[in-house]
Amino acid sequence: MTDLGNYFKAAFTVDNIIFGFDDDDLKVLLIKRGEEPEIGKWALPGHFVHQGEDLLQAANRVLEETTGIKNVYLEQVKTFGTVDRHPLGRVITVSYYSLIKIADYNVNASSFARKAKWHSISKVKDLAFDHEEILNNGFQLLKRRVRRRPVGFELLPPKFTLTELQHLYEAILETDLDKRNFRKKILSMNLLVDLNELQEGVAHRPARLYKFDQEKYRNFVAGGYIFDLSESKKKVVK
Amino acid sequence: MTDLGNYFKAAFTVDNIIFGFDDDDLKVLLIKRGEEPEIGKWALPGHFVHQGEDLLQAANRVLEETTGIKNVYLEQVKTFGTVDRHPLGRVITVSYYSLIKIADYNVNASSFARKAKWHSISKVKDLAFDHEEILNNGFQLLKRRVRRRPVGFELLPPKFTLTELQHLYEAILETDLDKRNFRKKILSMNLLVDLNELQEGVAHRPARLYKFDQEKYRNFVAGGYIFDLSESKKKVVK
DNA sequence: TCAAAAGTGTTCTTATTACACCCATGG
DNA sequence: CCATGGGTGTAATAAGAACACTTTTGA
Repeated sequence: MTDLGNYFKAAFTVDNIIFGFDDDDLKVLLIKRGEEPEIGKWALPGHFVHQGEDLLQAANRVLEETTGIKNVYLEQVKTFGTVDRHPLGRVITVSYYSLIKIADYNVNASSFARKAKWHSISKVKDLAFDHEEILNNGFQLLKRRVRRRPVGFELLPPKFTLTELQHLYEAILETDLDKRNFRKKILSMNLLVDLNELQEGVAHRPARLYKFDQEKYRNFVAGGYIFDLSESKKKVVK
Repeated sequence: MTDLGNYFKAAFTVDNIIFGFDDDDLKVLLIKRGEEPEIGKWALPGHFVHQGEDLLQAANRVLEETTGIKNVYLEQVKTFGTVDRHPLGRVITVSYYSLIKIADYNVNASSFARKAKWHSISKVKDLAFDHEEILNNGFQLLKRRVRRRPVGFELLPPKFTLTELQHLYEAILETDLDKRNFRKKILSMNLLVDLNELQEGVAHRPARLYKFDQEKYRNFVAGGYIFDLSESKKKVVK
């Protein structure tokens, strides 16, 4: 610890995995790189962390620069620091994932944002650096979180139908769910409020609209309950 | 991204949360700091990451220097990078937790190791820097992991009794478990092998010894099963 | 009147909980 | 012969899985 100067030579970045949900499809926001290295490839939005800036602050800054959005769900995923992961030197990156409502996304937030595009999670390939590994880690964490914490609602508009919610879960968990069982389970937790409003302008019977109630969730947790939308322990292989 | 020199000024450390289990008690290995800053305080064993060294390599190195042990369970927890967390400059630390068998621990592994001591997790307080927060994060992760992955066995000797295993779970989850239900559940997964050996030298009926079978676990996972020793979703408040 | 998605209950199976007594050993 | 922890089963309850038809709307 005596020769500290030797150690203060690494750079660190944050990379954001920004998830959105649209058209029954889980999406991730990627930026087309406009400069070397890896020019032309799609990459996670990220940036170096400034000297007087906390990691979470940096992640929020990158999020806002890319989407125009602040104050949304943002959680650290994992740190990647393989010696040769970046061609310009020792760069360690801390990854975060965030959940946004695609409708809130502002494509004109910055010149950075204008190079951004939503990609279906299932079709992403050939990202810059080790971003594919970083994305996979974030996606796996999202899968775990969505089962045990009510974070899925962050991806939906404030008013949503139960079918939209189910499709969100199906997209994230990459599985099919039974409509009646799903509704029974989510409604039995008593965290949704029936708004007594109906969808409009759909060419079929309109669905009821619900919202998630944060206050109810706080009481739910305080009462010792645990949010759970897990599948069974034995996944039947078909 | 043009003036990279500005960014290559931070230092990286790893800090290890080394868990052990003894006397029905979950322990963590701490080092008494022999130099400023925070001299005399207990801290997690950690060190700067060397230039050509991966993060996981660094964590393994610290583990070996502290305990004399290599090739054990080691997993990244979280990265802490608040601007003022270290008095000597911008130091970002990546925390890892490892699970070791206390019997394998070699107090004479290094001069570093000789300053180390096992502390009961419930009695730890007043650690150096932000190490208390780091420890808490690691402990929470261990609680989650131990329910869903068969990692608890890393803390027990190769041959153990079911009561030892139960006490391990009780120490980590900080709860009491029902003996019959615990046995039924763990044995029903068919991951333990009854060694047909008995404890010796105990002043009561000797218990049967079991070992965990990695090969069985691989088949279990391949068959689509999920390890689970969760509690119920409603924790009864007494 | 058709197409599309909304909405709704019951039965069966499986998992979880609660609970108490006899057994084997060493001192 | 006593103290200590080892070992065992059952019944009641709760949770999960499978499954099909009627309703409402717009085109």
